[in-house]
Amino acid sequence: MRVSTRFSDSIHILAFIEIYKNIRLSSEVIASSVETSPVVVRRLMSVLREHGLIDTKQGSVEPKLARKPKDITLLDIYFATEGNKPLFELDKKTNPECIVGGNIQEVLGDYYEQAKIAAQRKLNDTTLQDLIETILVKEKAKQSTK
Amino acid sequence: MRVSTRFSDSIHILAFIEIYKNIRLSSEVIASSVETSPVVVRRLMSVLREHGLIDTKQGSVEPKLARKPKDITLLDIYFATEGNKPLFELDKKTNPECIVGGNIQEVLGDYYEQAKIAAQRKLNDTTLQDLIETILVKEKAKQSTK
DNA sequence: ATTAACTGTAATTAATAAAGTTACAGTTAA
DNA sequence: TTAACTGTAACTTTATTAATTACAGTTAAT
Repeated sequence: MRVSTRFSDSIHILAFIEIYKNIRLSSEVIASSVETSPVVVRRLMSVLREHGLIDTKQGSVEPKLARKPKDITLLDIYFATEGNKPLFELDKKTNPECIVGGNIQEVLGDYYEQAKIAAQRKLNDTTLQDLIETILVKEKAKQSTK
Repeated sequence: MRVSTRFSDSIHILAFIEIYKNIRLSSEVIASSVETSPVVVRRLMSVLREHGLIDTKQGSVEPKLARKPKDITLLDIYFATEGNKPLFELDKKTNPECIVGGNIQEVLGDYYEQAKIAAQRKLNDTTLQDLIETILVKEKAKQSTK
């Protein structure tokens, strides 16, 4: 399996919709920034819409953020694209008759959950607004060295 | 891709070596607990040995932990099996000519790094000893309800 | 000294979930 | 009316993992 870039691409799409809100934002235009196909963009946008992060209108080019960028955290986006998927994978197939094999999934799962929550708390500290502002700062830095 | 269970299986192997240190610990015996093949166990043990977590001897059944269980954290094991692999995947192929595509990898990468470190700090709080003790408690709880 | 059992590792194959692509229905705008 | 769009399903390709096969080297038992 290829590593999933769904989460990162979804953040990209949301940032793009905000930064470029004054241009015509067809899925094809967005796809060229993400360097993927319009269908993939539409698929991701469908997920983002279902989770209340954007509004779209069928047949018409007018995607909009459904919330202000400062009200969308990276964690919101993560839940939209990854749901409750584990951050660290347990081996679901271990020998239940063995002390280790029979107990490790549950024990390790608890520790993994704690680590996952720690990471999620950090994602919850960062808003799409923070990200956009940093992108714009980096871009300006690039322009000033040219 | 099948999800990787390397990290979890490596923890399993280490716990098994400690809990069952008084039996003959061939890779076949360990493999039956993990429910995988001996070759896979040997491959993981090779990695654990390279990272100073176990000692092994070619041709002879005598794997040993190289450190006390209280001196091995889940983070040590994580570094052995996953190295510096990202916890959240960036899309490495975005349009460099676009403000978003050209800057998002670096900006997002920084935020991802912070979330990863938060998770790693939690892994560093837990030792193999903690895990083993919890496994033994859970096992005892099971026995007492029979 | 021989053989069986083991560790160690490389190469090949199989499995899986992701993205990419094709197809087309439904909607909107020109 | 038609072109361009969104939306979604189905199929194909791809990258990454474990499983399997193969075999070299080492050790222990006979």
